[in-house]
Amino acid sequence: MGRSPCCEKAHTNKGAWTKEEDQRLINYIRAHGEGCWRSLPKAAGLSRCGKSCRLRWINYLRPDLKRGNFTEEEDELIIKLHSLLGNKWSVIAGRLPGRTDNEIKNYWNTHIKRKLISRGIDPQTHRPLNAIATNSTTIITAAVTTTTTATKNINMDFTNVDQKQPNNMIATSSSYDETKCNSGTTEETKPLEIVIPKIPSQVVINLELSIGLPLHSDHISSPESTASYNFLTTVAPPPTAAVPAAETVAKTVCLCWQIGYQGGGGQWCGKCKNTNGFYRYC
DNA sequence: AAGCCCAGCAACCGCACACCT
DNA sequence: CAGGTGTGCGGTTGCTGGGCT
Repeated sequence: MGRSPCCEKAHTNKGAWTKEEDQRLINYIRAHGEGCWRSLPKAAGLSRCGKSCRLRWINYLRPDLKRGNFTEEEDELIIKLHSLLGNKWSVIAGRLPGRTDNEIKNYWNTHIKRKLISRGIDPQTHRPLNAIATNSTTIITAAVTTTTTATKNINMDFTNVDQKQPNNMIATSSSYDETKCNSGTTEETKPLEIVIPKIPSQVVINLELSIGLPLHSDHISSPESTASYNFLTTVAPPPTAAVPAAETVAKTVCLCWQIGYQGGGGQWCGKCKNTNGFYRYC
């Protein structure tokens, strides 16, 4: 609504980047760092939109990017995260060091979708394509319901999960820097080490993952809290009549911790605690 | 060899949110 | 508090290269 365009479209290049443009961008960011994308093109002598520069840097030129094929572990992690988070590519990318949201999104659309379909799983809902097909193949279901409190509960049911599939993953790379929660520099890229604890096949893990508006308006009242992801994962048993819902919600655990990529034996990562003392997903 | 088709991926676009004044 | 601006995100587009006819 009357908002000025992000750049002078008439004077900006479009399409594929040339080597020279790449080099200019790299040189500029090396010298001045990231930020102020709007003014960057002019300062760097590029006839590009600031957004275009940012995208080029983030998705292609960043030195900490891990190029190359996705590993099987990454595949499974993406599938698991997608079942939890949906198309939150940036959040998923934050769990995969060296990978970008764009890369993961493309990879999902081109490879994983097909892979899941071949397994008989709907890539969007993570439910079996054929409801009857409850055979030994991997089945990851995520039922998303919206409650009257505008809180989305994602009920993960890993019934019949293949033995090879991680029901719970614990990163054993204890030296993983928590401050690099989201796409930090990974000059020493450590391969993700995932330990899959043995869980008896008959055990059904039913994780209730709540996403959405907080129940305690006095605890979380900022617009930020409501807009961002409040992954309040209840670890308590299903609430009974004697247990107030709020109390259950208070027993929350950071998704980083749950997924196990922050290491440190179930600690909260540095970014998970916000200013009002409430834990939120970082 | 040429043309066509299609998968993969880089890049664009528009919207939403956060921050600042 | 409202409006403007910068940035980030997700969906989509379109180019490119490889395979097939």
